[in-house]
Amino acid sequence: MNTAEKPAAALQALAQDFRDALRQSVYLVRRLDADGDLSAAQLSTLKMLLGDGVRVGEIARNLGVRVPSATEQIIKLERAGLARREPDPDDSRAVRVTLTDAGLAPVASANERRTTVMAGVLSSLSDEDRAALAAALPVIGRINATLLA
Amino acid sequence: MNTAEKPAAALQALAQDFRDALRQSVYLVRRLDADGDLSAAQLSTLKMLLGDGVRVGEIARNLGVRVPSATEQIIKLERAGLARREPDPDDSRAVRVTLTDAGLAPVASANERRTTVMAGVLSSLSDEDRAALAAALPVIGRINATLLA
DNA sequence: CCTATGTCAGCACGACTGATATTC
DNA sequence: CGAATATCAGTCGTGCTGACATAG
Repeated sequence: MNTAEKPAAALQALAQDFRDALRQSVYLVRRLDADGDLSAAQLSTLKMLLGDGVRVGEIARNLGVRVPSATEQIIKLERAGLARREPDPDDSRAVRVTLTDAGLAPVASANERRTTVMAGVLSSLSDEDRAALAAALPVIGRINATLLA
Repeated sequence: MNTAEKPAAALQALAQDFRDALRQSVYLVRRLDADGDLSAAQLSTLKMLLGDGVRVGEIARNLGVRVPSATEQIIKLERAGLARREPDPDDSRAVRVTLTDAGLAPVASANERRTTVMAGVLSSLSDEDRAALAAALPVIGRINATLLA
């Protein structure tokens, strides 16, 4: 039962199960994001701006989308008054995107509300289940990082 | 550190982390599904038809979407010759959707190819990581079931 | 001159709501 | 007649590619 002996079968089975779980989770995430005033893509983008200012290309990379898609979201956020675009002082080709004061509260409340809903779901699990989930999250994070490289 | 003492804080933290992992995974799934000839929604639908015949409403429920959205996918699959719609003999309001012979091979190959890609990603993990992931998948399945109820 | 960064234009996909048969 | 099932029509959100302007 060491690594070299069962590459194909067990690995494929795990991959299949993981794919299935993720597929279902996509719809779960959709539900979770459906009720808010901020869309999933917008909230993700805004959360990225909490620091000092982020370039469009970096936003795109972090979101896993192309630059034009990021630009589109940013423009929407700007029109909504939640984000601001400024020229980068060091590189005039670049644009630095920052969160406006008006954007702070919405991002916090939208984030909190969704997390609370999710916490409600998790509260119905057993301690064991929650422990298993917590143990797997870093692994999933590593998988995601691999694919985004 | 027992359950009763830390309902809010730890639970919210776990929920937040889980949300983040899922958000990233959405983009991961997008990449995984981007290269194939069958879209993610279409493959999911087709895999559901492997049995005897499924009603449109049931497909919609399993996919976590509304009935019109399911109808749309089914019509596309029908036009592609991969699925077939027949009246339900027991209930003339209903439509039973089945996989055609021509649909068998594409669904198998598309599924296999994506699973193989995922297996490739998982192969770079440690045995421990894979074990943690495997242990969490049933939990995630339970969470998904909860939300779809 | 070539590359990097960002935006614009046009397109595709997939979900949704609301309205409409048809059948139970 | 009211409820259930499915479809149709129209809209919206979000991603993509290709073309472009501007700066390094």
